[in-house]
Amino acid sequence: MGVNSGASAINRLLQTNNSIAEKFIPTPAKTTVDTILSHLEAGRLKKAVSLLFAAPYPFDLSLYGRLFQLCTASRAIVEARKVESHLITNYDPPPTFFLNRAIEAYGKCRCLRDARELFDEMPHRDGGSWNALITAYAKGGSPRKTLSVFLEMNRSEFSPSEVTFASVLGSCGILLELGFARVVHGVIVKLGYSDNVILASALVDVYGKCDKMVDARRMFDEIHRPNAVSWNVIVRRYLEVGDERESISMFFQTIIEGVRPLTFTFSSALVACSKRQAFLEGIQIHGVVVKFRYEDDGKVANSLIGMYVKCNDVVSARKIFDQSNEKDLFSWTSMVSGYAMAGRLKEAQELFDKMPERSIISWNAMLAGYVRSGQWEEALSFIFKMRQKIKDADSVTLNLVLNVSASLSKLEFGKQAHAYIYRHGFESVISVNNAVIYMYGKCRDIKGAKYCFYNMSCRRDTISWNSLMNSLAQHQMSEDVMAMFFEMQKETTPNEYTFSILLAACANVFAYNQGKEIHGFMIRNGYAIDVVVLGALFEMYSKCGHLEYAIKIFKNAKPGDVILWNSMIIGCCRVGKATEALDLFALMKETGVQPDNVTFQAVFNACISKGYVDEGKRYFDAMISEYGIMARLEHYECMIKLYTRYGSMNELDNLFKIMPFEPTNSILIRVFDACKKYRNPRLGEWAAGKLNKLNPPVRYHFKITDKSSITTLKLLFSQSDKGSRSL
DNA sequence: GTAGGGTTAG
Repeated sequence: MGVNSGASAINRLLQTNNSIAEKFIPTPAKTTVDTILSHLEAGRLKKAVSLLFAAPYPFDLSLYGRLFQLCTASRAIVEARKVESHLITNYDPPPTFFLNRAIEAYGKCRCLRDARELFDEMPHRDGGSWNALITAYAKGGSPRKTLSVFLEMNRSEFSPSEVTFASVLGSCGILLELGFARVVHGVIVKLGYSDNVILASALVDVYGKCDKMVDARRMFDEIHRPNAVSWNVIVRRYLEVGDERESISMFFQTIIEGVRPLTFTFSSALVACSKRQAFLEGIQIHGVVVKFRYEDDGKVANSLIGMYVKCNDVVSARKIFDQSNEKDLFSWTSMVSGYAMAGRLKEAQELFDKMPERSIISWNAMLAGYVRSGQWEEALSFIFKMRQKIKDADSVTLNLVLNVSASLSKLEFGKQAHAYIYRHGFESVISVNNAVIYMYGKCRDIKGAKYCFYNMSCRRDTISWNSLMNSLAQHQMSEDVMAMFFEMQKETTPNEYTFSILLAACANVFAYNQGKEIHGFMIRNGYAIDVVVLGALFEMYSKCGHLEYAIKIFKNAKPGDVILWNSMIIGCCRVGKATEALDLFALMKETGVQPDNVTFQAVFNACISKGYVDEGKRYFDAMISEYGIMARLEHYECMIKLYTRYGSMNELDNLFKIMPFEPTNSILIRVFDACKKYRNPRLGEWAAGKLNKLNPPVRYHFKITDKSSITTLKLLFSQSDKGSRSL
């Protein structure tokens, strides 16, 4: 709009000059042409056409061309018809080339009947007329018709040209007509059009859309000098088939080849980075954005925000968000989602409240944040607020709502959601149905879960089976789970999660043989023993009393997941296998998995149960200096437990010198106790003093007696303020 | 002279 008003100002200026010049040579026809032209330049199509329509004489043909062009661009059907009618009444025979432009304009206006009618009534047709009709169908949203007219053309006296093939390939892409495209490809090669970059790019596009990336790439590699559109196509197609790596790589190749990428290409490449969480590549693309001065493009900025958000760099995302002059619903929603997914719910909610407008996606993003962080009560009240403000929910909302109902075990609320789903036809969405099954299962309504499972109006998938089996497993119905597993295989393929459910069911009823069978089944059928499965296998073997075997499997797998290592080490400690726990810790180090604070807590506990005081101290020192993990209060508690239990009073004393926390009640009691047992009056008195400060009415009195080997607390109550006295 | 690709959010 701004550009137009600028242009019209210039036009007004030009017009004034013209009228001065025309004062001397007044020719009415020329004045009309100029007025029409000035209207055209100012984008006033209607005025231009009505002037034309009022004049009962022919104009220069180029004027009709320009008029049709503008009709096409602004999809003005009424004007297009008027221009056509003026053309045919004032030219006999009307020139074919300009009638072809009329056909094109009708196509762009999606008035395909006008296009076809004109085509049929034309006194003379040329190849361009066929092309115009084919283009009209392609642009007018009738790809099927495009192909049939193409076949019709092949039967006529005219041969298809490069222009024809371009539209035809576009329609093949929409219809995913791979066979048709291959035939067209053959004809293109035969006619010697292979070097045409537009046709080659269109072929890359069709093959890509038909999921034939090998063909697409081969086609692309044959292009001598791919242009920005060619690169855009290949980057986009790799992204859409899920090969984000190649998509990103081709983006960088574009730069290397010295081609300036389109804004679209930046967006595609950045989405590819988001999907793979390719942070470093994302930053580099950001650099390219700056280099090519695309920073101010709103869409590119939004893609950058999305990339940073998905790569967990909310700060960088926020910087771009704040700098953007074209903030829209997308920018706001991405940013809210970024905070929400990072668990920064306060900031998310603050931004959400400030949003100038919100879509269902914005609401879902906020709700998803509460769900992801497990803030169920907050999620529930957000849902109530949401219900007041907006009427509609979509499948994502319903999934989240069901998730909240399940986690809070709110069966009635879940049932309301189910009723909504039923009334609004969401039963045809598999993921929603699966969430309903999950909800009933979690709310301990097995009947409801089963009812939904067996009544699924859409096809059941693996997740549907898993949902029901999981709820059965959680209710100790292990036999039913097993039975379902056999049923399931007739209908769909189990996945890794299925097996973890089965293994949990086996663990519950100590079904060792069945568990072993499942393990074997997975190995024979090439299933990945992922983190979840490994955890389930370990649980099953250890619960069934075969910890050695569980450890063996774990040692072979050597997963890269610290949480799983932790649960293994903790598991060993729990059943008294402290040596194995420390053994696993060594292996973990060897495998290159970084231990975390939980790992060390488990390690210290192993040392406590074995009485490894020196090792414990070494681990503690290593944790701080070698692994750079800050010692938490929990770690100090472990060490204090270790030193007090085994009487390392000097070490205990040293530990208190470096401990940055105030000792807690339980720590002090433990110390107090140990000092009695190991006869350390200085530390004992210190502990007693601290305890007395912490517990005003209670009095601890440190006194070593002969019976001090019996570790009992001497609790001394003071009746008054006179001081403590021994009971 | 007519033709190809097509952005971003849960």
